[in-house]
Amino acid sequence: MKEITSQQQRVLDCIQIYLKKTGFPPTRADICKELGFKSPNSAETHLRALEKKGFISIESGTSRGISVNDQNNSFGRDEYPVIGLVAAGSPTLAEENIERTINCPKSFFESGFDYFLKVRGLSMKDAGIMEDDLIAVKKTTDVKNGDIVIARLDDEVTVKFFNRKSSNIVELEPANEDFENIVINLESEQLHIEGKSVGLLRRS
Amino acid sequence: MKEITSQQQRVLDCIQIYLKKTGFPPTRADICKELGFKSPNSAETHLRALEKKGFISIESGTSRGISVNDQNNSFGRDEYPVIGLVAAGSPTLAEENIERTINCPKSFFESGFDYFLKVRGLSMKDAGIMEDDLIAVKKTTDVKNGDIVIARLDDEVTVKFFNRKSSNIVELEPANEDFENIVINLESEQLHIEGKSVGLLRRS
DNA sequence: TATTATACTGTACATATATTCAGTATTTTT
DNA sequence: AAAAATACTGAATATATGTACAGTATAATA
Repeated sequence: MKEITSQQQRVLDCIQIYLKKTGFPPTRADICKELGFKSPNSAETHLRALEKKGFISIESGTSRGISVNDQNNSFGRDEYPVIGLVAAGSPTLAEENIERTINCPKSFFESGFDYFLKVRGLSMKDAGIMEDDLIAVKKTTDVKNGDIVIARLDDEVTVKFFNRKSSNIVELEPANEDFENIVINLESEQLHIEGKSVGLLRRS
Repeated sequence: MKEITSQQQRVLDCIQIYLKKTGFPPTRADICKELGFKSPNSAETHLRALEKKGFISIESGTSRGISVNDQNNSFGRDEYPVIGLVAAGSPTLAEENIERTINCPKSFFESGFDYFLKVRGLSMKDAGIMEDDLIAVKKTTDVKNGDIVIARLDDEVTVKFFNRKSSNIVELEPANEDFENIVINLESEQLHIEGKSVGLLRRS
């Protein structure tokens, strides 16, 4: 994705605002009116540039045939990615890790959230977290004792209760007596907090 | 809001599917093509009827100037009531039982659903259902063995696994070894199935 | 230095599109 | 029984709209 210019950004914003307000995309003339251009060709060339850079798609010969490409749509942005909890590697938002997306109101989970994490295994079953449940994850390192965190040790990612024992000792506690606590000495081991759980979604 | 006819529903569906697919509303001709009409006026009259009944808005003189009114947008959201699971009494949708409402996409839980039931107690904890969880309930009496059902015996409402042992015997099974199965002989006792669980929502 | 991209104005035109009018027929409401 | 709503076909048309062409000018890139 190439870089967008400030004028092209204005046009992209204009399209999204128009869409939100009316429910359908603007014409070239509409864009001119909104942004003060005096020729429809001004809008046209910006649209072609935005299309070339991948921000929008244009259906040729079609009135109002503009659609904003999802990954650049900051307004109707309530598609949240579902990321599989893989044994190894950080749960990144890279496209290859996204199983699918879920349309969900932004304010659905109290503190806001960034993605859904699909749970593997039963290490948190006594906390009511079952296999294939979707945990709403907020990306943050600001966690308190008792929070359910998404933690990474080297390349292994797990979901556990967070418990800081002292300034250097952190325990990651499962909610299943078949599993054991993970004790981490921060002086000798690296612990990455990817985020914390702010909710859960199960669809049966 | 007046009642919608089946043909008008088809047109409304067509608009929403077209919108989802392309990002912009269809023309009269597009609707004709999709639904097999041979005159653009067929689409026009349906659109006018849908507008008159409040399902859509039409911007006059504007190409593709159709917008689906939010409250009728099945791809949009709706307010769903949250009902407290009280020990006694049927979980009715009467106003006094509604704790609050949650704004949630209609299609959020696969089979569709009618309300959220707030869970009391831990009788289903091994099924990952904890106190204060919200179960998405679909009102139906069509339940299968293994379904999590909202059942009523006299005035007592519980959430349990459904298990029909024979034509007259139904067992309601908790998911917690501290609780015992409830065996019901349909000849001597009345069992009301209020609905079944189609999902779960937890907000922490 | 030549080329390409950006950023416009202004005119023109083919066609995409909404919309009206004229019919026909069935069903529902008053 | 009359009126209104539903559910279409088919043709006609004014206009809304995309898009090409002719310019001008500046900044970025090769």
